[in-house]
Amino acid sequence: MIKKAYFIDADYVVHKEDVYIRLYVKGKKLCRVYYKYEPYFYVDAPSKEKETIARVKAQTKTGETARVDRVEEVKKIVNGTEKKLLRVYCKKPSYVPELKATIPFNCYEYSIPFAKRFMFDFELVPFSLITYDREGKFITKIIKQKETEMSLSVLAFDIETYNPRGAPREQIDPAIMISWAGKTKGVVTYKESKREFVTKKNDEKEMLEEFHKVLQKENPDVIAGYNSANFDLPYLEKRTEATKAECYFGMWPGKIKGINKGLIKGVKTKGRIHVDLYPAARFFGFIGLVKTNQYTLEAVYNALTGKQKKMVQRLNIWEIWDSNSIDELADYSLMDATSTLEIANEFLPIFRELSIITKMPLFDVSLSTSGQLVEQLLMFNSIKRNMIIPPKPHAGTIQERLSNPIQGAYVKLPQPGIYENIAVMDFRGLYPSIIISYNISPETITNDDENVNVSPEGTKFLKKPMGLIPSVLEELVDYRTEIKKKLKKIDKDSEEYKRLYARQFSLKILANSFYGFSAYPRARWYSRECGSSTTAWGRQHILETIEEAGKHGLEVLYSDTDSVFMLYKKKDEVLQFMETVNKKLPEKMELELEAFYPRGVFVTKKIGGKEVGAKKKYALIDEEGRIKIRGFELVRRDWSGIARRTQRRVLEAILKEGSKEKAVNIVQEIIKKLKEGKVELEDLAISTQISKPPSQYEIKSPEISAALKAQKRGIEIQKGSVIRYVVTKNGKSISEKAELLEYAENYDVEYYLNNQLIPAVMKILKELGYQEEDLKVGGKQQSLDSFF
DNA sequence: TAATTCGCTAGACCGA
DNA sequence: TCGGTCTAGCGAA
Repeated sequence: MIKKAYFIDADYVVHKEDVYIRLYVKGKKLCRVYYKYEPYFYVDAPSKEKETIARVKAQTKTGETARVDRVEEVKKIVNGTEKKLLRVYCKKPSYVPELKATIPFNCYEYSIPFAKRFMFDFELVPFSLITYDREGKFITKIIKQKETEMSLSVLAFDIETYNPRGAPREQIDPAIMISWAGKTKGVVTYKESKREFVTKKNDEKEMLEEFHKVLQKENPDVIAGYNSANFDLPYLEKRTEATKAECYFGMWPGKIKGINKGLIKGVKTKGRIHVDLYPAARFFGFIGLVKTNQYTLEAVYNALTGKQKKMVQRLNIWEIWDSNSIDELADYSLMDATSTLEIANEFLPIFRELSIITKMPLFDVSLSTSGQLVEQLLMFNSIKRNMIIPPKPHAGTIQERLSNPIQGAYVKLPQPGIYENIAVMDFRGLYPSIIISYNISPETITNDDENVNVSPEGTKFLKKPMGLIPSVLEELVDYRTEIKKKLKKIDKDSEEYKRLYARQFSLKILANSFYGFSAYPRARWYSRECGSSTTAWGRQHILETIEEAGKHGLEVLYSDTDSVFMLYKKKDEVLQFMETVNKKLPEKMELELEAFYPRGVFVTKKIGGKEVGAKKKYALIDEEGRIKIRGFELVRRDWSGIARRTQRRVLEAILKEGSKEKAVNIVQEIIKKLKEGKVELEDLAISTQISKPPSQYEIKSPEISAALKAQKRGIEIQKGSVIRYVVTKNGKSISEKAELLEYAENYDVEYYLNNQLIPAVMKILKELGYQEEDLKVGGKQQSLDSFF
């Protein structure tokens, strides 16, 4: 029977002596179909060994005998050269590593997860429509597939728990409320509420069963929560067991399954894609899509939508519950679910596109890092081109690579000051365009002298044929260019625009990760030569550009990696200069004008008592009055809000209005407020993320000290937590004075003046002629002391 | 078992 | 009390 359905995901099952790939496909509804498939790997041995290898046996840890099933001779491309290899088949995926360990020859592709191997071999694309021949539950043939427009339905949810002891205990403390937002939205609980969106049940068990009913009725493709892999889903599962409720979260009955991918925890439900938006937010924070100092639901929602979300004190939830007037709690809970849905609506389209481009199921994508996405994309394309996938490096190799890092980009030392008329230009996609232009790939490295690109460091790369990495990268870059052209013609509010926008964004994420991946010590495609040649060519191009500017009589103020800042008198001379540069560049490379800036500030830093220009720190204002700020304290989350905001206002006063007086007035006003104790503690909080558990630090920094004090109060603080602390009056050193925001009762005026506000604003005021001495009593210039 | 290197800054720590 | 060194975090690209 010929069937058509969307392909969603695949895993495998072992049934008696056979292995079946289990495909999750969606026609009218989601179903599972099975395809018999055999595991295999490659052995680099001469043909005459075929018979010997066919007889290889190995004992598995469970006492089974792993046997080679059959051996085929195949031709594969190994490191750029075609080679005869033996393809060795066996019955079960678990036999592969055992057999590999027993065979006394070099082996390849023995650590590719079996379901992935299947998807690679059939070039299956998630969310594409596949046609297959089916007998009962079994697929006999996969006929064809095409990429289509399967859209995803989403249900976001959130739970509230009874927590008289702070953190709720899943064995004892019940869940008290579940809210959801999808096609419908609502709250289910078991106390009386006047809110019309609340469904009241009799107890926790009935509440769980009601939520289950909602899930079955809406039947979303995706369920999304915030921190739901760590908290909500495991908690609900435990409560389901405790109350013996009839409740599950997937399409079919069954327990949730914890998945550890790297250090990220995921939870799988049977036949529904569960996406935890918390690690997703971290990923998008890393990419630069989400800019926030914290990764709480509120902060991420705020950063993403610009809307403010009200919070309820988590500590008080149980009190509200006991008070019996739960209306407000229901409001908050519903708001959590709806804002989770909004976040999902931002993230999922990008995950969906990443999934289609990398051919990795959405669930896996949602738990992947950019390195894993690139690796997956290269693995897929490697197989498609009949190339052997390089093995993962061993621990020793990784160590060696780690201890031998490559040289990076060039950064020019700026001359500090306030400037007028700055032109900024940059190389569009510098590293990707270099990799493509010079055909930088591990297998194109050669000793030949003809038809090669020689890097500034002397590594030679064949000009032809195109290597795996440059060719995959070029596909991404060209595809993105094509989409961006299309986007210009489409209505910005249309569904198609949103989808294509997400696609070009995904392509950008991937393209930008290639260089990093080739210099990543754990990468299968790591190559020191490729990584360092890429940056070497980058340095060469930028230095040549700076030199060329000099020839054109343009003074270069600053340059970082792929950008050049220069002073100009006429815009024409800048455009002419760019034309000269672009004529000499390889086809894929281009120097683009970023913008003309009427005014800009570069500041100083101190080094060994001397003052020099600071790199990676500047502010510019463009012709529309938009300000671009890089590196200043005000963009850093580990500075207090008051210092950051004041620094911004000072910069704006100077850039927008060119007014010293206004800048000084702003500082005066804030100093007064600080001294009068009128600044909100929230505004004084400093956020720092800790990478280890607090007890494991050698040095007691303020954030660690605050965290340790909070732990004594019974607060749980894990590694990865963002500590928000305030420097109070109580103690001697800064560390001693530090307290978590929620426990701080006062603030240390001196600290906030001398260690936050003044250093931040002086960075800029210095450029206006104010000196460090002016801060001290008796300074001879207009004394800033008068208002300090 | 989380893509890269370059660069700035703080506060603790340590010895004079 | 000072100045140098080190640890740690975060941002630019």
